[in-house]
Amino acid sequence: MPGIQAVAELAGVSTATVSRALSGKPNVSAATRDAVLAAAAELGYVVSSSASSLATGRNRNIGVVVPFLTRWFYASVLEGAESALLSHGYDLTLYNLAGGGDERRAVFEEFLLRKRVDAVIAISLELTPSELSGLLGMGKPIVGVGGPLPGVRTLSIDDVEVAQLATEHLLQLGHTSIGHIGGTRDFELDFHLPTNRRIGYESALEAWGIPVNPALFRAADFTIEGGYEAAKQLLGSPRERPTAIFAASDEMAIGTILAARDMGLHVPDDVSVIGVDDHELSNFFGLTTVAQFPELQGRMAAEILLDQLQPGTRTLGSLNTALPFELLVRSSTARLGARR
Amino acid sequence: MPGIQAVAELAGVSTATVSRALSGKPNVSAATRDAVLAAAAELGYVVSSSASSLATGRNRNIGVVVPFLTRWFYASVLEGAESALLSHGYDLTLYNLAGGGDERRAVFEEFLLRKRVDAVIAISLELTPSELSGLLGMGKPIVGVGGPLPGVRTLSIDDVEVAQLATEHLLQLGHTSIGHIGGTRDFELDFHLPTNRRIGYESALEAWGIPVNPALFRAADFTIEGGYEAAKQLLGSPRERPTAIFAASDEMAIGTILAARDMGLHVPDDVSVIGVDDHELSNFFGLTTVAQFPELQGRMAAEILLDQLQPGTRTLGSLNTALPFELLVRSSTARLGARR
DNA sequence: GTGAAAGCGCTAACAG
DNA sequence: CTGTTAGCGCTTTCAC
Repeated sequence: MPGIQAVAELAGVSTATVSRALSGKPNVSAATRDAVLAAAAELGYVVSSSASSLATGRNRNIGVVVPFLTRWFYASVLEGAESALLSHGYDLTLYNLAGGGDERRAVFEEFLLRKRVDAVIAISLELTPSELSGLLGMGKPIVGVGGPLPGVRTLSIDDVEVAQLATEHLLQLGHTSIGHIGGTRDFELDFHLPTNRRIGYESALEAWGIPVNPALFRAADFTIEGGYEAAKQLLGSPRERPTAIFAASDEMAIGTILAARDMGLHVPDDVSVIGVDDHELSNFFGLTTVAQFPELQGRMAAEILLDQLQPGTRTLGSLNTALPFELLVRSSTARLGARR
Repeated sequence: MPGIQAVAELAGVSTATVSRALSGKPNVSAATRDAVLAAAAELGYVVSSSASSLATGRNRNIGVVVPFLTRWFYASVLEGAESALLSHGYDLTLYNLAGGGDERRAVFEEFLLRKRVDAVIAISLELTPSELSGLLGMGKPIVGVGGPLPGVRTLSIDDVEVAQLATEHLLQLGHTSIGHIGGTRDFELDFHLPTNRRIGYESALEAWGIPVNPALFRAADFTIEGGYEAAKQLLGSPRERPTAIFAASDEMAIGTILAARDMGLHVPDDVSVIGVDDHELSNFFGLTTVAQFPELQGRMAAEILLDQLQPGTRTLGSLNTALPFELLVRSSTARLGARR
């Protein structure tokens, strides 16, 4: 474990020069720089990040807080953030809240405050006022992905718009009896996402002059299984079976497709299905969806933070950045009544 | 951002005493300890991890390297590790190798050597000799999950045994024409896992006096989609359609179930299917499987490391620890020819 | 049981 | 362009 001193001696310069050469500072002659680089390589020298952090006050490390790890969406955002950070020489320390209340408290009251991270990315988190003020109190940059955190820079898609788009796709195909599978009111991990998607769905219907029928809504938990159960209820109704279903997530939409099949219904001939996300399985199931790009979202969050950590930059931009989304038509939706 | 000094002044003691009191050292009187704790709480004091690391040489931070994030198995191991580390006051810094060669090199040649982590957990990684020697050269504890890293403490299930168990379950049900969907030879992320499972499958057949038929094997990539494609080939064969299929992962097994359905075959009446993992979707699909417990595996890896970081402990134990697994019979397997 | 003081390994003025 | 010199904030002997 050679230190900066060893490198300095080998290269025949002072430690200050080594430090400058290694961190790419401008005022070092090419010759000395090469000598230092060579010496460092020869000794296999690597800076001690704690010493460096202590001296500079910067950690080159960003904390990322996620509500789940085993859900495709969060894993993807994380993946995007990790790779962006890595390529800028930053580490990512991970905090997962899936464990429940106790872990959550620990993360917010101890871990994040330890001065180990330079900034934090909060993915799809609804924070309590005290959690939020704790974070803000650190005076460190924060960005949220997936929903407006009061007073925090956030990246999110316009859920109302997304839902409108999905619903309009169905309307345009001639459907008028459109079911919706959304989140439960208390599924609060993701902000008002469920509510917003429901609002979008309803407003699209209304815009087309179609009354909203509460019997056509079912709540589920955003999983395949949950979607399956909800879809069975919707599709099993003897009176008001919808000819199309808009599920608030692809996983629920896939559950819907599976439910339809199990009931002997053909997708899309008997029922059209559309989701949101573009989950990794969606292509396989031929699911029409409104794609969002979680990996990109993670990457963007990281880059915004990195930018904000550059001394010069103070351009906060708008507090809320809209994320891209896109209708992806596959084979789970079709014109009403069009038998193949 | 109060420092230890501020706390010391408020409590009317020296910084040394504050340090002792806060880190639970024995030689502090109850009275002073309380005073210090109160002062720290009042100021909202939190240690600077970099200063603390620099002084002690310990980081309370463990690096975890994974090949993927978006696969249920890896995410689950990670989740287990994270929660175990968190509960011991450790941070986890995440390195994902999904990005490809360049990221990989960076992780092994720069990031992990930065003296930022006290130990590393390598999940299902096949390391090159130079990567391995780099890691070992740090002199830090390492544990691998999922396959024997030469010279490294490893946790893994006995893949041969697992495959034998699965195959025997099918044999016992009267099947003699048993297909196998395994990994490709060059799918080397997971060691010899595919090979070992194939060996177990073949040896079980042989033990029952059934010749191994190479036409009954198909390679796939461990995804639902890959399993689907492979299963279609197997089940579409006009001459040798197997009556049962053992897939080397649950995701491939689920693909198999879906393929069977699409071909109008009933599971398990027409074909029995068994997988390995107990994936989160397996219960939903009624998949019989040999369960392994990734979360537990992550937790165990973390605890072994934590243990090894305790000054006293030098009990390395055996180099390779066997992980538990368990046959979980659901509704995708049935006696041959037993129509319901 | 508690304090004084010497670093941990690096970086950032400040001189030169 | 390069060296000298203070610290960064904490932990840990070593005295008392």
